[in-house]
Amino acid sequence: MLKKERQAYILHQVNLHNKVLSSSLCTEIKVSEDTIRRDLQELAEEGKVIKVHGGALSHSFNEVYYPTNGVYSLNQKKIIAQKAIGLITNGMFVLTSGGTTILELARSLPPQLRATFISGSIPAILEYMNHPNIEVILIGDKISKNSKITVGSEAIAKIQQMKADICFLGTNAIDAKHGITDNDWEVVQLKKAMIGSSKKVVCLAIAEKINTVQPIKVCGLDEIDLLITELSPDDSLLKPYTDAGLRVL
Amino acid sequence: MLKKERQAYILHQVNLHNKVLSSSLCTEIKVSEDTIRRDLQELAEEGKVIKVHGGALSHSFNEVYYPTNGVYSLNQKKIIAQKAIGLITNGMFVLTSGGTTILELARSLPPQLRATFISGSIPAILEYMNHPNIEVILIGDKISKNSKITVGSEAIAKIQQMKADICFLGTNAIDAKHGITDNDWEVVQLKKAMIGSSKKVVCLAIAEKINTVQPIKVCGLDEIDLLITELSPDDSLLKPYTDAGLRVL
DNA sequence: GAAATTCCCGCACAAAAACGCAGAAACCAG
DNA sequence: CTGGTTTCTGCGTTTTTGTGCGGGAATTTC
Repeated sequence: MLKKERQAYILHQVNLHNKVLSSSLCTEIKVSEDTIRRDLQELAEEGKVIKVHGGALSHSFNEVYYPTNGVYSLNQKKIIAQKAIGLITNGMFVLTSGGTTILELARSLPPQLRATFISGSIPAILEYMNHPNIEVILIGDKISKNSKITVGSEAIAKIQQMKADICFLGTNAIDAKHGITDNDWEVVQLKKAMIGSSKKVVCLAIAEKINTVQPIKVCGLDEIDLLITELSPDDSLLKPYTDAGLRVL
Repeated sequence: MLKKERQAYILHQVNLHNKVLSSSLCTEIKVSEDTIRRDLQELAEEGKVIKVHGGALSHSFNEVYYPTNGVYSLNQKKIIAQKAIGLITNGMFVLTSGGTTILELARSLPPQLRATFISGSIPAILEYMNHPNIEVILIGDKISKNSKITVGSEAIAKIQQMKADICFLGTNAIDAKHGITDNDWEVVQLKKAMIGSSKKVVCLAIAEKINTVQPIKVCGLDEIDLLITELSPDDSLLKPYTDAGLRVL
């Protein structure tokens, strides 16, 4: 096998699988590992692959995992925030959980909106406070330093006393079979209370969290009214959810 | 699995769920915990994640800040804060109001102090949250945007349920004849409740505020146990207050 | 405070890479 | 065809890198 031919084959494999191992290549092509290594080195110098210890990776690999903008998935979250804002009208009582998607929602609220926002999330509250026209109700209790949100029975009791028009939940994992799941027990308790105290429950989830599962269950899909992602509502990824009777934006 | 590949996976998980546990990662990827820890360390050095005990956090969520600039009379307040800290011992329940002097107190708390701090002031809460060993209880209710503190009957009721060991009040105006006075009706209600719920009441006031009066009365000097200023306790300015039976630090 | 985790450090070992070298093949004039 | 040159490949040795393990320190948690 010619050198050029071999390199073309390697490149093909890299582009196909996003990664190659020098060890497996040398058995496939039946050449020594040194040769493979030299080939990979040349391809790396030409910028066609990324050489790493043990093999090589394709460039698309990096693009998938390392987004170009600094904050991960920010654009997706902005899209979600805009869709969510469309659901809020003047005079509403809005209950929100914590999380970065909610934070993005808080930052994107139009200045002329007049509504009352209720939350126990400190970062979210800070954003709401900067808004000129919204009333902010803070849910008090012990603060979980980890999630920067108030947790505990007092907070839950307080939420249960309320009846909000709409509730926005930042979602860590959603799955057609297991519903909404999360990984922090206290936060889950809080989210459950929020669901129970709202006329309408809206889940905000970026596409990557769809069809993922976490250890603790928050609720089934039947308790949710609306799912918002950055995808188009007729995206095939969302089909299981529309089939389950969920409205999707 | 290649090292780069593994790190990309970890990064993906961090950005997806805002946090990862090294313990769960090492079972997922089936490598030793040391390897995970080394990966997290590298990613942390590159600024891609924030390494914490037990795992790592996403960078996007940790950007809660409060500007340190523009705080009035900072040095005096540092002196006051140091004096006040001398009154706090391990295990105490401490009730605090808002204001920049309280904020300085919050920032100056020694790291090994273990106590429970209760407040409705958002800036103060943010500082308490950064402290490693203190429990933070947040008083919830409607937020007053200009004083950045929760106000209202719920907050007052919650304070009245408590019995704190000590209460620190940021003081806007103190006068031998009129006692403590302030200019925000709702904040005054809150301070009154705090005074009623504490075994010991401490006023923190910079010298400029001594012998000044504001429209609304909080309490008389007889309800206060201690006055802390940046001045020496035997300063002539403070004589009227020692004469009135107040301990001065 | 005590028990349980987690972290940190050094070490050992294996896998992979780098390096130098030599033989084989290809290429190229004369 | 032939001797010289270049290119390519494989082999052994030395370095480097990556990983796991053990023990003691540090941190968390109850």
